[in-house]
Amino acid sequence: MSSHQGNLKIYNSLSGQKEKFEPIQTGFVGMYVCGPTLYSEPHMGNMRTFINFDMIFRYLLQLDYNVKYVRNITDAGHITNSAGDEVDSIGKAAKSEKMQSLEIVYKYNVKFQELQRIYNLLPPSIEPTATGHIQEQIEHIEKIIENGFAYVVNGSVYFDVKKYSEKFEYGILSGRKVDELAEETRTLNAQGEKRFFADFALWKKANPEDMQIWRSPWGNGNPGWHIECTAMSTKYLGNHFDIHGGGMDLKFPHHEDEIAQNCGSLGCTPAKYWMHANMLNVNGQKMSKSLGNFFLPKEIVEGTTALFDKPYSPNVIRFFMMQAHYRSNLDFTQDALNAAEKGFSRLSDALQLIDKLTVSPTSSFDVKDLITSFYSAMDDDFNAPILIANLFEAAKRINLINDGKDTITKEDLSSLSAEMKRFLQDVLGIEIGVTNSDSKLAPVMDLVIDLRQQARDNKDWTTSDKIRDGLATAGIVIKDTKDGTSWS
RNA sequence: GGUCUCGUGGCCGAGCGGUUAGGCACCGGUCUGCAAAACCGUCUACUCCGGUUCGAAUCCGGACGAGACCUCCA
Repeated sequence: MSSHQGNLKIYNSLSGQKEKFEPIQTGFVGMYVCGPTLYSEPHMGNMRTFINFDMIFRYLLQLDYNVKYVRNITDAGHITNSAGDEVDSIGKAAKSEKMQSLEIVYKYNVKFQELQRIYNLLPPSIEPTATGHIQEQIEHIEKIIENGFAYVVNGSVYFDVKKYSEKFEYGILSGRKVDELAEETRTLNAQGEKRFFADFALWKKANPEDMQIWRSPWGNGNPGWHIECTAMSTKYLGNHFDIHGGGMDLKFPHHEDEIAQNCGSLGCTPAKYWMHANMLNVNGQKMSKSLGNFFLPKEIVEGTTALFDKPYSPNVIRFFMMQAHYRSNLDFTQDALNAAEKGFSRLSDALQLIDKLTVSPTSSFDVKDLITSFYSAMDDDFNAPILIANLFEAAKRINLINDGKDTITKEDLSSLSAEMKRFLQDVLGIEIGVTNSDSKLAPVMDLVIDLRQQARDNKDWTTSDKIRDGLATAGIVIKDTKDGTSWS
């Protein structure tokens, strides 16, 4: 379906506008997304970002682009905030769990990979690690120093924001102005070794108690927080690539500093389009441990979080997330989740009905138009909520055809079926499928349903109701339809 | 304090100058031995106050409210 290429519009955080998507190299898309820091198990908010970019990746693939999707893994513990303070989250976790840094990273990486399977994320083309690219990071830092945008102090290297601002514009992504930054900051940052408070660390001299230490031209130390992304994105995608994504909270300072590093080292901004996925709220507030509304992606699937009184399948969670635009906030509440669960089953019921429909010589509605609406929804900055609304429109048509109130031709039916499945499964990443696949239970249920049907034929309502109620107590729901009885 | 988002019907959530978004719930109907389920239909909202316009949820100004970032964060 490469004919659909060329209509895509993407909201570019850099310009604050929707722009026509024109890849740097025709037919090829390079995309870099900031991945997790593996000092703990990724939480639901992390997952939303990754699920959103998975959807974006999937749609680009459906558009027949040759996509190289790079998502890093931050496994170097020693990072610093923009004030230059050390914030060694992996090291901290290692100490508290009495493990080595690499053990911590490995432990949580296994969990992260498992979550990707559970939530049906397509594996990225490459998942590079920060520790695997120390040499590249050092080389970038050397170049930045060479270009005069960084300075060395006592074994540490800092990015010189003031010097940089003379030639480039610091703050183009986040809309911040260098000379205003000082007053903006709530509390005055300690400057320490830095010449200017907005300077940030590219390399930090090691502490003796650090768990991970690397050699560098400036002595033993650790890379700063932002340089890993510059090293890995440019190594695999080139100096200037198509899309750079991440969570909204990374816009400043992380992405801003990445731009500065890229310009400072290579003379150009890293990405043509910057995309930012929005945060996840739980019961109206940002999810956080201190607010008590924190839960893990696995807990909601297993029903082990106290926040919700029942488990939800990963498909329902994905569907729920896809009903909100990736740039909007999304609030997780019990009611909203229940609503999504019902809506999802309505849609998947229709999908399962579609191949059983009878065809007619003519179609009573414009099927092509309906299919086009799927593409135009996604072309408009990946508007999955609109896509889902259009899929529901299609579901209604399927039901009407089933009721004999609408008609469809054989050709129209097969393309509608293929496109609906393409968008729901391949683009949104939601699996529709048989639920009652318990092989041992199935023949027993067939028997029970058969016995009940006999009772019903004999108008023995006492027996048939006893069976129905008994099954309900066991958690099995009987559904009487005109085509017979089913259960789930 | 600074920068920036956002306030949509009972709930979630699109739209962003003129059309019913959609889902869930409610209500009505079809189906059913009765139910449940399923399906169809109905329900027409945009925080407030000004302004621009033939026309505003949609643009501009203000008020109030919520959130994000400025410190680790997806």
